[in-house]
Amino acid sequence: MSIQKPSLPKGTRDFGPSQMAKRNFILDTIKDTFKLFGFQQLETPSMENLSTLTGKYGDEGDQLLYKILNSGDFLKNVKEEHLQEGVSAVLPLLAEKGLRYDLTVPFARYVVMNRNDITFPFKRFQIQPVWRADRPQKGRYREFYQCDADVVGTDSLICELEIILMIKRVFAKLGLTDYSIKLNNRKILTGLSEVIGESGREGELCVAIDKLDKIGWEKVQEELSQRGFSSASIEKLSPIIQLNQNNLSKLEFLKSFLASSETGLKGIAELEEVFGLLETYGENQSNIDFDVVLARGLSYYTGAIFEVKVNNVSIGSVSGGGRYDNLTGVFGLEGVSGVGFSFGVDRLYDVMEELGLFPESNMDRTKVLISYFDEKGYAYGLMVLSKLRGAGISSELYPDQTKMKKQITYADKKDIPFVLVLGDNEISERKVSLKDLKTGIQELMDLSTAVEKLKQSL
RNA sequence: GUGAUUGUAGCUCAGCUGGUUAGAGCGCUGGUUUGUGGCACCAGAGGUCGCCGGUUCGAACCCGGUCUUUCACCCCA
Repeated sequence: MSIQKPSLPKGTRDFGPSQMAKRNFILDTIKDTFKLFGFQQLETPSMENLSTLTGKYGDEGDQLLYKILNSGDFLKNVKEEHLQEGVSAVLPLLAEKGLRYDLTVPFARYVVMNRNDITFPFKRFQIQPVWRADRPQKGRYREFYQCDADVVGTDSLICELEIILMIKRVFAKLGLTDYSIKLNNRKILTGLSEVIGESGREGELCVAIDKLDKIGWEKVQEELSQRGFSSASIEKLSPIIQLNQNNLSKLEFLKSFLASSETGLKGIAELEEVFGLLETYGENQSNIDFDVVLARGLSYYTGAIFEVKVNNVSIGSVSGGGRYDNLTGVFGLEGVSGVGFSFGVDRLYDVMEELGLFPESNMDRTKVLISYFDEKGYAYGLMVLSKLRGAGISSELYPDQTKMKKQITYADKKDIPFVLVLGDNEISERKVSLKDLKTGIQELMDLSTAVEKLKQSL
């Protein structure tokens, strides 16, 4: 076999020790927060039956699904006539499994399969990778982690409140301050399409209007008229586009704008209630931005819609979610309403890296390295090692008998702040020499004293 | 899926209109220092120039394909 340069599949990454330390910092923060709010963890398999996945994400989504080739003779069911019918006829014969595309659909599947054992309302969180076969670019990977928290089986707007609170907590813990939680309600968008005389077309309206930030009002108008919206309808939208006030005045304005739409008013009422709950809870409206033109594409949202953007960075949204009335309907369980959202860890990582928010020193490093010169030191060192670990101090013994220089260099490279030197003097006096690599100071002391010093120094 | 873009040492990058043996800095290994890292000095290792093919007397350089990187569109975390 010839030697080959190893490489990674497009859009995937390794995470080395220093990256993992940072990722865990984010992951742990999110996990703690979910738990604090009473969510319980769920994990589902990386692969699902393809039939579970297909048809849930639209035509484009289906194309982005990774399909898993059947084991064994995967061609055995394929006949000539299938080949002539094209890919869509052949695919189900070749692959019956696929990699999960998000965490929401597997969750819905789980809820349906376990409906008799689940106590509703069910609050679950799930932190696992998902896979999408699209072209990688900035902040977009083919394998990435999602951190979902969903509540199913209740219409209560407390859930919306809790989502906002969790986002605020996570961001505060991560040290992110300049961000906005964009908030809207699908019912408001429905109302909007009714009021401008294009009722039932809020889907298309959303797709176009969602780009306002990116391409501007002019271009959005163009797109709308290309999609067949009348110029009169488009004209009616313009006061909405120019809305630029605080959340409450925006709500007031829309109350009159949407006066003729029952659905629209319902959306407003829901949002008002969420703001009310926020105040009752004792939290302010900082970082929360009612954004009338926020329109996340996913077709299943029916109520609140969220999206979180960090300002002044080149990464897109780092979190998003919303309420869906009938998540489990496609799997035969009707009437289960839910609301959920997701953090994109990989994007949060990129954002924090761009803003330089990670602490400088390695976050989970060994505290002390034990170095020695000979067999005697090796044995003495093992005893010391056991004492250190017993005291909860993260420590290691240099595995090979080698020069002091090499051992200390190792500690230095690994960012280990302390070295215990064990030579003949130390052994005969039953003591240790503790060297602080930062200051270079080395002192002879009892092991118990060293343990205390190491415990104190964070 | 569409349109661009990138690829030379472990890393960041030089490399002239195509011309002998492809360079630098950092890093790495060893030494100056057989009980001590960072600093300094000395020495050394390390490259199928992404891959395949073509043009040419001759290709890192030109052409085609392919993979990869990055970016935009679509869509999305």
